[in-house]
Amino acid sequence: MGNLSRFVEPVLLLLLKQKGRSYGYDLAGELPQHALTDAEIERAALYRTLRQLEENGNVASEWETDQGGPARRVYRLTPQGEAHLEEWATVLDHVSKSMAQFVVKARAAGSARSARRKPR
Amino acid sequence: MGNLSRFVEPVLLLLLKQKGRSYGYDLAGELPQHALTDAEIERAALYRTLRQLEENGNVASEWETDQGGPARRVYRLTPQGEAHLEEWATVLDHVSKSMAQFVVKARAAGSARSARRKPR
DNA sequence: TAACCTAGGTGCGAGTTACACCTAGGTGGT
DNA sequence: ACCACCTAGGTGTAACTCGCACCTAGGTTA
Repeated sequence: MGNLSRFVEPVLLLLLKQKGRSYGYDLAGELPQHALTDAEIERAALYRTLRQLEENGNVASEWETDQGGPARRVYRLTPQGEAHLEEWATVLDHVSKSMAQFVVKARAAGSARSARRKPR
Repeated sequence: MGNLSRFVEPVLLLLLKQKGRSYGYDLAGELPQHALTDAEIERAALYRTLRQLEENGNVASEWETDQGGPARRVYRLTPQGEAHLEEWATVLDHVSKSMAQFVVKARAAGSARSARRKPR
């Protein structure tokens, strides 16, 4: 099937909303549970998406060094980010319904060529 | 929001199933009614996707020159193409449900910050 | 000391997309 | 005759994105 969009951005926004604050490596572990498709999300894509979200003002970050181990860049949603998540929800609600409709149509009876055989 | 996948391929497969046979320019006119997102689908993407579907054996084409005007490359679904559409339906059914769940979660009450504080 | 886990990245070739542009048959207006 | 416009099917290419490989660095366990 190939190129299904992974919707990394909205999933990250949602995770940050739910968790309040988190960092890349931690988010990577929780992505599979919340992903919209079962395609794996690359760590590279994850980190770059977080960066881009910060550039656009949807999240803010700070370094956390007092938990031991390598430093963590801890992110949180900004108010703008919450609004952006809400926009995503609107869009995905619409797409979700379109897809459900698509599935119904795709499974509807016969093609135009072999129009309604197969009663019962 | 930017890069929402357009799902050109499954929509073309569905249109061809419904119409029996059709050609690029005609399909282009009907895409907006069946598209999964409201993002416009490029003509270039349309023609290239049809080509790729043919390369993979999901559609077959022949030239039609007896209708006046420029020649049309008329496509129809192959049996393999119908199976492929069914695969898409399965995948999109799943994605649709995941998205609906996402929307519910995204709109659920408050963020973790304002609800209860996390320990650790 | 080595192996392994956590943590956050970068480099880059391959693949994809968006926009502009091209060819060509046919019709209607002046 | 000439032009504008519609139908029809493309191609060229610069910019962008993605996937894979790879790198740095702190800390723990055997």
